[in-house]
Amino acid sequence: MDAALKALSDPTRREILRLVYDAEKPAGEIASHFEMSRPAVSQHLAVLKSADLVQERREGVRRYYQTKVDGMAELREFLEGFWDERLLSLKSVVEAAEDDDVRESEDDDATS
Amino acid sequence: MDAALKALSDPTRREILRLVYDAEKPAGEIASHFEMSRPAVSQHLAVLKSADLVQERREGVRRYYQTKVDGMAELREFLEGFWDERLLSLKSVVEAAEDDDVRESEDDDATS
DNA sequence: GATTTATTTAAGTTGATGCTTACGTAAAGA
DNA sequence: TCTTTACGTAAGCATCAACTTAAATAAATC
Repeated sequence: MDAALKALSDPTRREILRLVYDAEKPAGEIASHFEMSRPAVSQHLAVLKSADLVQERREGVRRYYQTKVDGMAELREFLEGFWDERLLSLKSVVEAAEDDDVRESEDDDATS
Repeated sequence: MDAALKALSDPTRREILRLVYDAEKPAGEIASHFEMSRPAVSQHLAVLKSADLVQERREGVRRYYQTKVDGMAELREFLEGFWDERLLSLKSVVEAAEDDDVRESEDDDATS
């Protein structure tokens, strides 16, 4: 999860994700969209892959990459949870008790 | 925006954001939640501030920090846009039952 | 004005990132 | 089998990031 967020924080990688969002593309075609060297793009792809944000399919000499829906969804979920955590922390006393990290929240009004 | 995503990609900073989500806290109190040195936390706060994710209020010798709603909203909107940018607007695999509505359009056709 | 308190800034270290060029590998074809 | 094509991996380098300890600042207190 941490890896996914870190992967996403690089503009080149976000651009790659956009490029292969709806259709897989071979590494060469992806690389051709950038100024940087092909190995550089290859390394970005490796980062995205290990963050589970893209999947790779090998066909002959080519490797096709595509944004991985599962990984993206998971990241998205995490963030959705993160935005709402403030509200949740008021609700779930059970989980708060489980957490030894004692945080004091004064009365808050829910600003969305 | 880039700065905000990068700021968010660090777990310590995410924890800080959680800590000051609904109530402002002085730097010292924030720092006391972590094992690392005060200056380290102070530096994290600086990163969050320059990413516009927290705001600082000085009162006497203390500096109170709080999650900045505007900055967070902006980041959130950016990401919401990012998920939907292409046609990938899948909900989650985790909560797949909730949303079954997957739209597919193949206007783009490189390989399928 | 000197001291204490809360906090940042400075300086330095270590490890991670993002690039480059050079080399390695594996499929496909001559 | 030799070469070409598509791509990754290795090595090296410069810069950045996350820490540390020591010094600086600035309000409050004496």
